[in-house]
Amino acid sequence: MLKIKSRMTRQKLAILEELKKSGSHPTADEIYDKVRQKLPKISLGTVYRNLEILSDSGIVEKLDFFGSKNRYDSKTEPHYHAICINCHRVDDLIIKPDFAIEDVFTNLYEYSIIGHQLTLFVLCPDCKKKEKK
Amino acid sequence: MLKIKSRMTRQKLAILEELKKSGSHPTADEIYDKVRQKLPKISLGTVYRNLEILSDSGIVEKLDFFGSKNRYDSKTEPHYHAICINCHRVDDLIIKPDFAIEDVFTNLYEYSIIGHQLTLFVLCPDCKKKEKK
DNA sequence: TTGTTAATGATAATTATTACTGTTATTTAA
DNA sequence: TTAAATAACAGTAATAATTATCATTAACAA
Repeated sequence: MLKIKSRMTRQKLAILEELKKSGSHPTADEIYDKVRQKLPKISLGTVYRNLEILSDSGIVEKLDFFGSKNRYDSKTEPHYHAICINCHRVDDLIIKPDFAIEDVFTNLYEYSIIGHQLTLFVLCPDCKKKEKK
Repeated sequence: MLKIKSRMTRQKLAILEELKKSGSHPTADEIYDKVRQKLPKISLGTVYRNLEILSDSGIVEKLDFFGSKNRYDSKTEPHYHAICINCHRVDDLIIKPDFAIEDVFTNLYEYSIIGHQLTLFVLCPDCKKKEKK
């Protein structure tokens, strides 16, 4: 079972399962829609609250940096993303992150470096097709 | 003068001047506060509208991807950013962007690649100091 | 100058998220 | 296993950032 200090509720479990199952990077309201099929009385606030708890405890990753809606990722190993500038779909990129880049900046700046993120802006295959009209 | 098809108003000019002068990456409301010293009757909606127009025409860059508030950048040459995870201050990074990375993905994926972005998550020197207490 | 109309200021509406509150359900420990 | 303690819940209100609306004003081409 999960080892987080918070209580394990049916809601939290359903949210996590849904996120794992999705394989992609859904928004809170997308997760809400899915989880509601199993728990029709769940509220959107509960979804937000639990996603926050799960991301605080490192079980999921909150993608704060993709446009206006936050997205959530059940894949916790570090990886890069591609975002479609048209439909805002987010995909994982399958190359290994290069942490050497952080060392370069360590020597150049007086920052404490926490991490880095590489994002590719793309037109996804679907939107590429639609564009051709 | 600027060659954009929209009319050049006092408001638009003041917003652009303020953004250029700032040298950093202010939010719409920060720009609003500054511009109001020159044009006290300007409305926040006008600031948002003009920043949108200016970024659509490529004169400024809208940084959509740094937390909940958008930021604006008068430096249009491509460059990377560092964001402080504590105070959300955004700095420019002085290394040259590596566009070869886009070619790597061109060969791996069926995306149309529009661009890429590298972001460093840091504690800025100021927040580093404050943390030590 | 003047007529056309894009842009403005003021304000309302919208969107995403967070906070509040009385009720419910998970957990600890008897 | 049950009961007391309280974390988490559902429902809803509040907030924050941004966008839309609309009657009035000001750019600017003729």
